[in-house]
Amino acid sequence: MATTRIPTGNLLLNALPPRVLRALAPSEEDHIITDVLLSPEQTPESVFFPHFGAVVSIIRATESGAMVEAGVVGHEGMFNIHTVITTPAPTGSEALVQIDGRVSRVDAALMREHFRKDERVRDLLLSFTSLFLHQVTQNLLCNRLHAIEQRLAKWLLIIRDRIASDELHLTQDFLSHMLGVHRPGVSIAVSALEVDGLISHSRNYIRIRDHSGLLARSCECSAALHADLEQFRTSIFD
Amino acid sequence: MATTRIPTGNLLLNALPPRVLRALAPSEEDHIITDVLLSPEQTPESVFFPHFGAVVSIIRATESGAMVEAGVVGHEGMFNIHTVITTPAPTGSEALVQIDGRVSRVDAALMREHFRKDERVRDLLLSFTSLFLHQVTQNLLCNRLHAIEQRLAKWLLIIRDRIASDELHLTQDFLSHMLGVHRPGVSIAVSALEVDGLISHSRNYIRIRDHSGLLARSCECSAALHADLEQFRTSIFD
DNA sequence: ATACGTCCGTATGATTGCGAACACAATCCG
DNA sequence: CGGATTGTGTTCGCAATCATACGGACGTAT
Repeated sequence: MATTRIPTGNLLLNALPPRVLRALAPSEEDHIITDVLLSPEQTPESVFFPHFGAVVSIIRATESGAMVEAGVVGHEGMFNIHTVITTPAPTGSEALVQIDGRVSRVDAALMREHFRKDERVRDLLLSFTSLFLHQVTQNLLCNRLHAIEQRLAKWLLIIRDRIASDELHLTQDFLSHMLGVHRPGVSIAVSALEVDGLISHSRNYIRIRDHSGLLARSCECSAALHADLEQFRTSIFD
Repeated sequence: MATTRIPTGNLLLNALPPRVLRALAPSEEDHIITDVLLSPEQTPESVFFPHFGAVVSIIRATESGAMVEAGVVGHEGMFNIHTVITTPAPTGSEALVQIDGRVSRVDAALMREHFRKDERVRDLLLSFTSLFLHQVTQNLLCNRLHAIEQRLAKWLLIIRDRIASDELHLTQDFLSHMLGVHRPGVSIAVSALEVDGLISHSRNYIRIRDHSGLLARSCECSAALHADLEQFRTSIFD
């Protein structure tokens, strides 16, 4: 495991020039988040940087309320990027839901300012943008072509990559929304993984027992996403 | 129709400062493309700007050869963006396939150079990046939640938006790959749309007969994607 | 302790889409 | 003109998933 890196804070913030970090400080606050951070149709005036252990799901919803997760962001990244890389933001019709714990909030306008002026800041955030876009297209393929069980395994591993823990506290109903499938389908997939000893679970709880077994059981997307993330993590320390 | 805009060339190139356009000229060439432009695993050293009438599909493939379209790019955009917004490009594991006709090729390193130095160039390309990311997440949702028939209708309208023609020359086999479904499914969907007079078709050919009927038959994604595109088109003429 | 809300396992039938196969039609080519 | 190739329509059986529903388990508040 090459992941013995600073296991706290946010990698992007950590990598910012100290000068910039100080300049952002007045608008930066830490929050403990527990639910929705941004609803669609609303122009965000903040950007968020999850800390280690916090994971945020970027989701899209239909008019009828169905939803799917487009990607996840942990301490390697940020969200509301689009309001930083473009003008004040036409609209961010993506909504975000939280999974775990703690984020830094920075004023979007201020962040945008530094993004425009500072090449180092720009390179960092754009590098993440590229990573995220890649992740989303991978998920698009996965959502279309792979089975529930494999996608569940993938999802668990993706989250594990970002929290370094094998314990997850979430409901299967929540999972069904993330995967964009029906709840009973999740129930069946969870049971299938459990009988093979890959995970164990109870109410509001899933525990990964056999990490590499899960990887083998999941689709190729798991390894691809993991590799991309690791490469990004190391590239940040150029 | 507010689409009485310069119906030729590429909108991004057109919007670049003349000075930059001249600087790019030495590396710019026009091509008539007819097939694959970039295979995965390969670091692209060119970026491409489709002209009006040309449409390129950005696709992802699994190890086993199955593929899905992540999004399309017409004369409103470009592809291989990731090699411009980030460093020389780790790898672009996306592959691209062509649908229609004519593109301008520009050296990636040169483009990157101007992207770094010129704020106007940067704003333009980043604006498109944001549009594209939004398109991909919309498609991700659509791929997961909507039926073949609706997605086919959507796809036809998306392409129509970019070529201003109601005639498409393509095989149903190709379509099945884009939609990520099996071919007989396309055959059935095509027939279903035809009996209602929305399209007509023959070998290698589909013709849109009732554009607004198709829109009604398709999922909400059609309208959303169309609106995003129109807004982008107008925003380029700030 | 009881009651209620939430969460989970499971069952059922309906439906959609897959996988494979085949025949026919159109096109190309010698 | 006849054969090969490619694209298309269709079929059949099967697997996965949906839609719905019910009952039980758990946790918490009263």
